[in-house]
Formats: sequence, C-alpha cells, structure tokens
Amino acid sequence: MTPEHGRKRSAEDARASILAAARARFGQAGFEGATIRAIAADAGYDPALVMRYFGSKEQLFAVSIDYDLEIFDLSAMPREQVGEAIVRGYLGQWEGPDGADRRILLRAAVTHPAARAQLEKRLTEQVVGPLIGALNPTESHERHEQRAALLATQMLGLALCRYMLKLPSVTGLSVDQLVRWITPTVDRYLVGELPDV
Amino acid sequence: MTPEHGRKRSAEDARASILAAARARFGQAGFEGATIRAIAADAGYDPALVMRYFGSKEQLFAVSIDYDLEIFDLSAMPREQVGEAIVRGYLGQWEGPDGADRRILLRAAVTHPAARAQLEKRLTEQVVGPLIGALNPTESHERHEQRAALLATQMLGLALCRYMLKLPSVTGLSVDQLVRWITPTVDRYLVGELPDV
DNA sequence: GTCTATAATTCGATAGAC
DNA sequence: GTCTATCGAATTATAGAC
Repeated sequence: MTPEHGRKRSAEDARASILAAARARFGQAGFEGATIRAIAADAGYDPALVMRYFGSKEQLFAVSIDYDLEIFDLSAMPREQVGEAIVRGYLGQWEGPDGADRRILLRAAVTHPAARAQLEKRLTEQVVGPLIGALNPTESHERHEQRAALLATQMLGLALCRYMLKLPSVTGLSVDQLVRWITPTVDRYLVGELPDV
Repeated sequence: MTPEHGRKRSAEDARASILAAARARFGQAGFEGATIRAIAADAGYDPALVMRYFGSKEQLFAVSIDYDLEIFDLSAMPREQVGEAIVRGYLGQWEGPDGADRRILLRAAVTHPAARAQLEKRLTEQVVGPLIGALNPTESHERHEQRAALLATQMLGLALCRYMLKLPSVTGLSVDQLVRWITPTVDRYLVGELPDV
C-alpha cells in the first residue's frame, strides 16, 4: 500500500501475484494440468499479462521451480541427533507455508523433464556433498552417492505418500510418529553400516 | 496366426494391440500426456478405432490400470526371510516385463484421481490384511495400517526414484545392493518394534 | 501497462462412407 | 470392421487498441 509515486504501482505486484498463483497451480495440477488462463484468473490479471512478463508457459514454469532451498546447519550437532533433525526438519518444510513450493517440483518431476533434472541437480548439490560427505569424511564419493540414493528413496517416498498421493494411512500418522519410526532408517542410511554385497 | 475361419481375424488383435500401446503411452507420459492419436499410431490403427473399442480416453485408461497384481505366497516362509523376499520380489516385478504396467499406475496416481484411488485401494486390500495382518496376528488393525504406511513410504519411494525419476544414484545400484540395504528397513516396518510416541 | 480479439494448434469425440 | 472427414472445445501465443 501507499506506493511511492503512484508510478509503476502494480508492475512488480502483478508479477509477484502471477508467480504465486502459478506456483499454486503447478503444485496442484502439474505442468500440463495447469493453464495460463487459470493462473491469470487466480492472480486477477489477464492471460496476456502472464505471457508478457514470463514469455511462455515453459519459462514461467522454470521460474516457479527455481527457488532456494534452505538447508539446516548440522555442523554443530552431535552425529546421533542428525537423523532425527533431518526427518523433523524435512517434514516441517513440507507441512509449512513453503510446502507448496516443494509439491510443484516433486509432482512435475514425474512428467516434466526440466523438473526432473532440477530435482536431480538439487539432490547432488545439496545432499551428497554438504550432508553425507560432511558426516562421513573418510568414505569414498561412491559410498556417499549410495547413501544419498537410499536416503532419497525413503524421504521422497515419504513426501510422495503423504503430500502427493495423500494415502490415508500415511496422512493419519502424526509428525511425531513419523519422526520416531523413520529416524532409525535415516540414521542407518546416513551414517550406519552398509555391508558390501 | 492361422485364424479359425478368417472371420473376425484382427478384431481382438486390434483391441489387444491398442491396449498394449495405451499402457506403454500412459506409463511413459501419464494420463494427460498420452493422446488417443499417438496410441492409435503406435498400434497401427485409426484413432476412431480406439474410441469404438473403448468408448473414451477415460475408459481406456481405466482398463489400462485395471490389471491383476500377482502376490507372492509368504505363508510358508520363515518370518526372518519375509522382508528380503518382499524387497527382491518387488524389484523383480518392476524390473520384469510387467514393470510397464506398474509405471502407469504410479505415474498417473500423482495427477489422476482414478489412478490415485486405485493405488490406495490396492494398498489396503493387498498389503494391510494379507501381508501385514498375517505377519502380526495379535496386533490391532490400527497398528497394521501404521506398518503399511511406513512400508509404502519406503517401497513407493524406491520405485519412484529408480523407475520414475530414474535418479542416477539410485539406478546405479544393483538389485542385490538394494535388497541388502533396504531389507532391514522393511523388516522393521513389517514386524519390528515400533515404539509408541 | 493492461486488456480485447484472434490466430494457430491440438485434442477428444462423432458421423458416415466403404 | 476400418477409415475419412470434421466438429467443437480448449490451449498457447501474438497483434494491436487504449
């Protein structure tokens, strides 16, 4: 409110509103399910405005999935508590106000190549090195990737069942129950023994 | 080959070819990504034939995801070996020739309500009772559903990462490695101790 | 800057010839 | 039974008025 000069009042507002509406639509309906028209209607602007500001549906989608992922600082934490902190922090991110942003990426990753690539990149850059590498400094990079792979199957599976598919048996569990029961798995994948085959 | 009378030669053949092509397309592109035209082209028939045989895209999709799921007989197996048998059997189904059928359901479940409902129904009917209930006859039904929920997060997450997203770190693992490392998790979810919160 | 009007595709579905 | 032709609706994207 109270714009500086009345000049370019809703220019950035419009862009922000459209982007917010786009994230919501993409997150709920996926890339092909969401339409420019619906996004524009949600934001209260004309579909042509969306094209003007973002160029194309593809570029709007690219901006929508390109958000920063805050990573917890686990350096000052005892190794025994890292697993629980990760599970609880992960669930908190999905349950919180930024959960919609996460849903976009996971839902679209199943059908849209750009989203899939982004998810893979994020896993490599933000999990393998800073998290698993830091926890197991003496292990090989190959072993780090193996741990990251196992961790991904459990964590992405959790998000898939609870926030995408909304399976009643999974949504029926409390955050505390999930943390209690899944932490041992995450601990083992993170720093536990992984016997060679 | 060698049709009985030459009469109605490719009538059933056409239906089968179309259904096979539909399963492949739905599995790769999802419900909205697949088109009647592309399915017909793959099968070598006219798009109008697809409509004639299946009525609508929705009905064709319903038939495509309505396949029987062979379940392993675990009744005669020692409880300690059940976890490994499930993980290995599960991976075998996904890796085998029927893997395409599974991909349809999981991929479409993320965006299509009918597929999501079918997946949920299958989880309830084929996992909660016959598998987990049989393994833990003295536990409550609520506890059975909790075990099924945990199992679903790990198993669906595994399929998601390996066969849908094809994350390199996960596809880079061998079946034996996955069985070795994930079985302890599955064992715990199936029959292990789940402390109350 | 914002919106109207519309072009250009693409889709599912239908009617009807052969 | 199979295919040609096409309809009607929905979509992205563009051109241009105000």
